[in-house]
Amino acid sequence: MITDELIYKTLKDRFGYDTFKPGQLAVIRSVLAGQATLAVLPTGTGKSLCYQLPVYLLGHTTVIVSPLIALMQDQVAQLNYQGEKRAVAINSSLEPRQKQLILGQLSQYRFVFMAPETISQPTVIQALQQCQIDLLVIDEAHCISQWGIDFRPDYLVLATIKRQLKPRATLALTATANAQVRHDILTKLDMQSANSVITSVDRPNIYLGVSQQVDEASKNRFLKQLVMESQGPGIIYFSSRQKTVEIATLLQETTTLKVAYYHAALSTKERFTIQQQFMQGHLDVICATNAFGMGINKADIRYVIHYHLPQNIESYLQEVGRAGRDGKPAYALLLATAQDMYLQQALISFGIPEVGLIQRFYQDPNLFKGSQGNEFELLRRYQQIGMEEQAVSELLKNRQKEKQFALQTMLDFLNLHGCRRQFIVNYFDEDPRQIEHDDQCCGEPNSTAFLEKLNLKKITNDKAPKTAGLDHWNGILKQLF
DNA sequence: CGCTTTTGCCGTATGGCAAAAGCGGTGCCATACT
Repeated sequence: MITDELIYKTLKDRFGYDTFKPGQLAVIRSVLAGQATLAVLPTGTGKSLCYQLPVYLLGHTTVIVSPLIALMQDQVAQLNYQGEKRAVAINSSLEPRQKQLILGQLSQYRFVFMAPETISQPTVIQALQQCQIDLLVIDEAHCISQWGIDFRPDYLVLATIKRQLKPRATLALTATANAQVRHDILTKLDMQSANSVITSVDRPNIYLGVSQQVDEASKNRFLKQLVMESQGPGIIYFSSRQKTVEIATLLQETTTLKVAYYHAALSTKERFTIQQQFMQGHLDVICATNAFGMGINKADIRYVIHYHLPQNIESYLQEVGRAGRDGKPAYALLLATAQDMYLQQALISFGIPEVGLIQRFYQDPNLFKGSQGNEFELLRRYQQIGMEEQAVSELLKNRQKEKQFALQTMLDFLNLHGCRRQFIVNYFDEDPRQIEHDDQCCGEPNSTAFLEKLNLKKITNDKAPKTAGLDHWNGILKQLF
């Protein structure tokens, strides 16, 4: 029996803290009791502690399923920094021989990180079956719902893998999941009887703004004015790679700000460099697609601007939630024109195979052997995991309907008359009456005046600092003499 | 899905018009080739 006393002692000894953040203790108790657990905790509140601490009280191997190689490597580096050497990430950056070696002595590790595509490999499962698995963690579990069907189908076989590994407990972790997504996660992981620990998604220090613009030219003008007058750093999100380049170039050429762009077509090296520069404070603005963000734990991001409509409320909140992690004021602004919905509309079916293609593929997969693109990779993988044509068609058809519905909800948010914060908490099944609406919480700004109200206006060089500095020195001189 | 850009046609000077093509996001893995 593990007592709370022992839990707190471990917290102090291993992590140096005296108290838990909201939700953490409940999750840890549940996991230690061997319960399947779903934890929805806001970003930046120490989700990783929820599995790291139990590992030290359980003593065998914990497997963490993570969506990105960069995330795994961050976590391993963080554990190493904490003095934990028994942590390893298994992914394609390893030499085949190294991988074999690690798999052969897997039980020596306490933390094993890998992507769903890795954990579903037969050799990996065999190696894991030789270990006692205390805990199976699904990090960023909303990926099951967001990516599982039309992007990374290996997220759908995690339930099967869980059955093969027989972990003492399973823990699904995410920052944003409404009732439907939570249901989806629990069903697809076959853990319907799980304990759910859910904290509020509300982030009171982030102003939520929507600004309607007549066309792209006026959007660009307002955007430029915003980034010039705002305290930074900030992120601008786009739904097009080309636009990230275009606007980053515009800002580089017409302002003195340090600007970079980021999207999935850049090389791993370029992506790494830009991310590092941003994290270390060498950039004012980053123009990015949704490729940028997961694992970005930068506390002082002052704004997140959406140049295009996000694909759904979850993505919007995930992206917005990267601002103001330090608890200081920050703002989110969605710039919108009437045409923006067509881009999202198009993306709903982009890269998803049509019924005709699914049919032809299942009749003779060899016809598409060299074909590249998400459609084909998706179909090949579905066939490998033994899904029938009919089931795949159904799944993809329903997925597109869901996406369509989610876009409609995003449009409802865009055209809302009323408190945007109340809309958001209501969407996540919380009581909207907990929000007291005022002009600091949300609005429809069409000038940069709101920045002053929020205390987010940039302090310009020719004003405050120098005078303030002199006054400061004069004060010290007076005290001295 | 709908807006923007390119192509094709006419037929031989300099565009004009309609049809067609292009755009438009997210990442693991493995294996075969250079």
